Amino acid sequence: MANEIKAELAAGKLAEYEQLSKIYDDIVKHAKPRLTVEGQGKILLALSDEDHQSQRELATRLGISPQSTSEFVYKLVKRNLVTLTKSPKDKRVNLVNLTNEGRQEIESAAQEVPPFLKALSDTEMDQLSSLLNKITTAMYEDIDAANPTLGVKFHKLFASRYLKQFKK
Amino acid sequence: MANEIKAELAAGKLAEYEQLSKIYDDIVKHAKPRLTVEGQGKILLALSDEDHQSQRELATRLGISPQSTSEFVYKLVKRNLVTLTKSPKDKRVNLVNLTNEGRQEIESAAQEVPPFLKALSDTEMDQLSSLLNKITTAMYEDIDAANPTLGVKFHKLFASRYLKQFKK
DNA sequence: AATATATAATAAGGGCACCTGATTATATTG
DNA sequence: CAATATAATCAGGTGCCCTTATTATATATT
Repeated sequence: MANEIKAELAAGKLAEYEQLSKIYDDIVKHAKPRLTVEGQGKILLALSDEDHQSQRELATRLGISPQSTSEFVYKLVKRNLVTLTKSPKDKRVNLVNLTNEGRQEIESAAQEVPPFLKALSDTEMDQLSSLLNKITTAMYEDIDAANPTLGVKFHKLFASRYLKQFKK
Repeated sequence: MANEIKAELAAGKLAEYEQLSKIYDDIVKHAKPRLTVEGQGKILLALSDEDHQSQRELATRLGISPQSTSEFVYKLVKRNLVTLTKSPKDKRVNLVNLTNEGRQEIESAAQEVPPFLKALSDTEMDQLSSLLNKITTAMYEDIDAANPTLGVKFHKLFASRYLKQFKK
């Protein structure tokens, strides 16, 4: 079937892109490294969307265990990017707050346009956005079906990032 | 500038896709997990392209340290996916060889079309392949400029994967 | 109020992908 | 043959994650 081959080709290209992008940042140095959407970076991202969340909230929202969340928060505290304050309402909970440095960190690492995207024309840029949008929408649906508490949160988290760019 | 905004949007969507795909496999279970293109998976992939390479060759080709290579190979040996044989020409070198299980592992984990791609029509599939092709080509150029010994090898490595699919 | 149970966070320990700095064989070369 | 280069390994470390206790603090039940 011709369409099966098309799909396999697209899947292969997508896999290739993913793999390449893993090594791209290592090898092709940027002035400012991209904000990593893992671990500590995830926490920062979530806080930039909504500050003063409890670790429990962060964990649930980001789909990582509370233990890992605690670890990342601890590391961020050491880097002076967040502070912890005990909630007065519930002495069990630690609220995680962005410091000015933390906010700056997010700002300075704001999504830059990677150099390799310059290879596309305006029209192609539009096409790519639209295709990726269909793909991510489908992914959110699958993720949501598998774990209803997660998908929407992520969407919101990412959406807030583009919005910030448009405001400027 | 309008085109700058288009580029930022595309960059954001790409980042979103990357992040989502990281958690997709965890949450949306597949019968067969995708062959991971990291660590042990990288080694297998390189061997499927060309068997009986020395660890040194693998390390250079994959852009990872010889020490890490040794570690991954060791783990693959424990999983019976590769064997080590001393080169008769140079007793220092260990040749890494795929076992039948190893070959099967690669085969069975061959790139399946992820469910979320089904959201695209044939035409869109073509568009996506073509766009990604432009992007990866640009990435290879950047990578090659930064580290001339690496890019082409990677390209060959990935290219061999699609080709296999077309043969069927 | 007193006990039982639920919940937030931490501690402890483990796995995987990498890395750097020795160290040990084995080659090659002057 | 001594000096140097090279393949691989050992030891130890970082970052991202996880699971299984354990410790406080809350809330519910009797």
